[in-house]
Order: sequence, then C-alpha cells, then structure tokens
Amino acid sequence: MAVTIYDIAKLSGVSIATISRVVNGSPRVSEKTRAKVLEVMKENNYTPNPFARSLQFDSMRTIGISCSDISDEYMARSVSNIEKKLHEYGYDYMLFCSGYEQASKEYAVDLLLKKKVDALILIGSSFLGSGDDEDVAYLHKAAESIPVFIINGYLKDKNIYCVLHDDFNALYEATDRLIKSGRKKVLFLYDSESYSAQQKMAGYEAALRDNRLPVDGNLKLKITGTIHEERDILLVRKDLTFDAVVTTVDELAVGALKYAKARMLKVPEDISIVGYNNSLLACCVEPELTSVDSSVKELSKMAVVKIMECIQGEKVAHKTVVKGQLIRRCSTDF
Amino acid sequence: MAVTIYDIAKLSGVSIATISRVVNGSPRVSEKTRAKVLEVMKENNYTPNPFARSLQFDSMRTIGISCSDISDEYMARSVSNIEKKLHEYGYDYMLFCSGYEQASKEYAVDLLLKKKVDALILIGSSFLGSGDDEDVAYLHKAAESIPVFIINGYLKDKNIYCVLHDDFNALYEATDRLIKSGRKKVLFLYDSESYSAQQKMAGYEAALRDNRLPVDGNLKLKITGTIHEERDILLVRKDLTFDAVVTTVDELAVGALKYAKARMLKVPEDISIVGYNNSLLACCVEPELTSVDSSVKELSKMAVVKIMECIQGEKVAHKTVVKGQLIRRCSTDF
DNA sequence: CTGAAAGCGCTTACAG
DNA sequence: CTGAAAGCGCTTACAG
Repeated sequence: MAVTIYDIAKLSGVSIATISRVVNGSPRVSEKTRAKVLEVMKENNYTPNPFARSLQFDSMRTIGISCSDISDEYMARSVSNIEKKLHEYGYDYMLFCSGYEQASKEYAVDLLLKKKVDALILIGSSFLGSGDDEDVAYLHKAAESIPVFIINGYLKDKNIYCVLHDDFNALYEATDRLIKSGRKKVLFLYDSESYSAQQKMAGYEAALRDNRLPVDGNLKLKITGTIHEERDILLVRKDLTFDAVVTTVDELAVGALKYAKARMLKVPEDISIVGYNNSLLACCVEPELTSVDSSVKELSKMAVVKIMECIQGEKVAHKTVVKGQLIRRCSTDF
Repeated sequence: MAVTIYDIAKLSGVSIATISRVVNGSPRVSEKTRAKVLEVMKENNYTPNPFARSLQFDSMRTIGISCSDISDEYMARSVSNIEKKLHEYGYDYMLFCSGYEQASKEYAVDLLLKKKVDALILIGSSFLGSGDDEDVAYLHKAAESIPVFIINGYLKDKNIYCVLHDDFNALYEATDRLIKSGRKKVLFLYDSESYSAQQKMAGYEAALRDNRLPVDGNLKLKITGTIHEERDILLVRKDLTFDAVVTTVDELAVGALKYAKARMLKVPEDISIVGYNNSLLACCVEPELTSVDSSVKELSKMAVVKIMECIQGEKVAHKTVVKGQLIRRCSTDF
C-alpha cells in the first residue's frame, strides 16, 4: 500500500492536520515543522491520494472534453491545444470521442457528467445536431450542473459559452475573391449540416448575391464519403458546370483536386479550389491548396482561458468570435 | 448538492448498505426492496459519487495514456481505437501529450502515476528515447507500481508489456521489392532514432545485403522539419543519386514527392517512393503512395485486451508482434 | 436478506 | 502554530 498522510504524520511527529497544511501550502505552519515535514515527505516519496482529495473538494480538477473523432486533424489539434493550456492551470481532462450520432453524443456527455468533471468542452458544432430543441436538450441539461463550452458552435443558454470562428465571413471572402478574379460558377461542397457548415453556406450565398450572381441549388452539393467517392460523384454529375470550388473542409478540396485530375482540368486555370482548415493536407497535395485557416489554436486556448474565468466565478462572454485568415497557395489565382 | 446514498436510503426506508448493494448488483437483496430502491434512485436521478467509490476501490477504472503529439495522425488513430476498446470494458482514460523531450515525457508519466491510473499505455517508441538505461529508468520505475504497455516500442521488464508492429520485415519487404523491380539505389529517409525507426533501418539494410547491394551511409538520411524543408534538403544534396525512396513515415514520402516534382522526375518511373503508416495523406497526394499499413488499429485494441487480462491477474505475453501489410498504390511500379 | 459500524485518505472549522 | 474530531460519500466484513 502507498504511504498515507498518517505515515508521514507519525514519522514527522506531528498530526495529520499539519501534514495537510503543508501539502496545501497553508501559511499557518512554522518554518521549522514545515521543513521537517517536507523532508519526511520527500524521503518517503509521499503523494496525496487524489481520490481522497477529490472527495473533499468535490472536484478532480478535471475538464471533460468530447469530440466526434479524435483522428480528425481539426479536432486533434484542438485537443492538443486545449491540453497544453489546461496543464498551465494544473487541470487535467478526460476525453470521450462520441462519434456522430445523436445517441452517442448524449451518452458521451452523460458519462462525462457522471464523472463529475468541472466543466465540459465540446469540439465542433456537430454536438448541436440540426439545432432543433430536441437535438440540444441534453446540452441544456448538462449546463444545469456545469458550464459547457462549445468550440465552433452556437447555442444560447445561461451556462453555455461559445467560442467560434467567423465562418460566414471566411467563406464570403473566399467566394468573393473567386468571383472578383473572374469565376462565374462557384460550386459549394459541404459534408454536414452543422451550425458551422450553415454559416459557411450563408457566407457563400451572400457573396454570390452581393456580386449579383444567382444562387443555384445545384451548385450546393453535400458529399459524405471518401475522397475517391467524391471524385466519382463529381465525374458522374455531368450536368454540373463550374469553374471554382469552395469547401467546408480540406478533404473535400482534395476530392475536387482528384476530380480535376481525372478530367484533365488545370488547377487553378480551369478550376480554382479553396479548402478549409488549413490542415496538413493543404500543403501535401499538388497544387497546394488555398485554404481558410480557422484558428483552431486560438479558439482552443481561448476556451480554456474562459473556463478558468468561469470556474473562478468571473463573468464570461457567452459568444466570442475569432476571425480567420485566407491562406493563399496555388489552387487559386487570386 | 447532489443527491447521495443517504438521501436514497431515507427515501427508500432502508439502510445505505442496502442501497450500496443494489448499486453494485449484489444478489443479497430481495427483489422487492431492489425494485423499490431502483425506483427511488431513478426518480431522484441518483448517480454514485465517483470520488467516494474511487477512494474505496483505490481505483478510478481509468487508464493513463501518453503520446507525444495527438495531432499526429498515427497517435490519434491509436488513441481513438484504444478508447473504443476501453469503453467496452467500462474503463476511461486520461490522456497526456508529452511532447518529444525526455523531461516532458518523464513528467507526463509521473503525473499520470500520481493520478493513480490503473495502467499506463505509451504510444510510440519515442518514450524509450535512445534506449539507454538512463532514458528508460522512469519506465522501470513506473512499472513498479502499475503495468506499463508500450505500443510499438520494446523494453524488457517484469511489468512492461509491448505490442509491436513488425517494422523490420515491413521495410525489408518494401526495399526488397524495389530492388527486385530493378531499383539500384534506395534512399532511406527517417525522422528519428526511435526503436521503431531502428527496426525499419535494420530491415532496409538487411534487404540491401540479401540482394548483394552495398549499404551506403549517404543513402540513409535523417530529416526533421517540414515537408518543404525536406524537399529543399534533397534538392541541395546533388551528390546523392537514387532511384527509389523508402521512409519511416508518410510525411517523408510526401516530401520526396515534392522533390520529384521540383526536379521534374516522374514517379514511379524515375523514382519510386514508399511511405509508412498508410495515413490519410497516402491517398490524397498524386500519385497516391504505396505505403506500409502498420496496423495501428490492431495494435491499439490488442493493448487494451492485454491490459484487461493483466488487471484480472492473468498471465500476459510481454511481447506481441503484429505483421503489417504493404499497400500498393501508384508511387511504385512493383 | 438487512443494518450498524468501521474504514478508505484526506480537509477544515473549532479550540487551544 | 498545532491537534482532536467531524465529515466528504461510499463499501464491506460482521452480526443478526
């Protein structure tokens, strides 16, 4: 069995209360006994039992994080940055990858709640489902017991805090630039109906309208599946004509690239392509992708800062929007 | 405050011992009182306090996982699969991304130990450093208190268990095939001196020797840095001539592809390239990469199965080797 | 089948 | 500055 506070007390010749005080850095201990206790602790390699402390404090200093899929680069980068920032505050986290189904997302949140984490971070607006009351009920319920932070999704609630990338303007800008550089038919490729995807679509449409171009329903194409499946779908859809593609995620842009290659179209001359997230992929493919940097790092770190403010009882903004940046590479000619 | 076992006891008209028994599924409770208690629990939405349970059991049913960098696709896929399998057993995990420095790896393991996780999984042989006694001392120490599982690294110890991909043979096969298909000068690109990288290099060298080709030190090139830096290094090294490249990781193969493009070399005709890990990248680039599938999924799930056996006191093999598979695509012509 | 009581390892008013 | 004692919410021999 590990050494306990009782062992240290006995060996130091003081009570357990005193040991506890030095462990917790209380000033109400004489220097002499503090030194003695510290020494004994070190000698015996004492570590306070975290379970007992948690029971006392009713907190494990642990944040629950959920994301749909940790092998998605965006989410992985988010978790990575959250972790770093969390450690700065001496917090740990439990991660639960939820998948994309409603039931499994609810299950993930429920389990994290049962673990009594101090707050919840949900990465990606997929946690909002369609945004219907029914789909977000579990979030409101979670928010009754602990603060809930959503990265890149928005839901209004007293105890829900959202940190968002400005997806609307990012896609507005991308689309606008394409048009201004002479493109007439811009295809919008998306892979989900999440809040974030909706924002992107709205930005795309606004740019079309502002440039007096029609919003053609056929040019908004939802694609789920692999890169190759996407290529094949585009190849089959001979009815579609387009000279530019904007996407909600880099993978879709890669699929468009595959399509261009299959059709022997030159990128960006015959077809310009814009990705989203500025992932590793963007630099690996050829030509390298112009892509929106969606500031994962900033969003993630900001979420942690706000959580800590929240835990400390400070007032925190319920919605924080961060601007992105269009990284120009070779798949566009603007 | 949340509802406790005392509340439920009072409301059910029984003692807390009985509540505890129904919570833990003890058979020593009459059907009638069980039903009653269950009902009261449900009505009051009772969840046992995990901290109190942990204190009793001296376990949180939680595994500590550490990896250098969760935004590395290999590690992310590993974590993802570990998690799924862990959940099947009702276990959770705490993740700590350690970075690549010795001190930070030791710190990560130490912190996880202090959290009293039930076992440790370390992803990647980078945790072994150079393999020197000094570099692995912290692992032996960790193994004194809990079982340590290493994915893709090998260290001999009573309480350390290793699940490995057969990197030696994978690179042997890749190199051998390149040679058999007519390649004379195979460049070996690696990015670390980890155990796993050493195995790969050994496989590469063995294949050369078995084919009576010289092992040329210049053709073993260590590269750290971005894909573009790699390309530039290769461009500068005009002294090197090679007609094939094998790598320890797909990113390096992508860099080689960039180099080929810059030199206007045709892949695979002028230069054949083999990646490693069969990551998302392999399918995104053009031509798509032949790559070794290093069985992350199998390794990860297997590690969990073995952990559970270990926790149950069963005897577990200290070294398990899984065979990989060479996925042929268009960057090679064999 | 059920309950009273001790114990898991800590923290923290309350006295002194 | 220090200690005795109660309490955090649970589990589990031990009696009955």
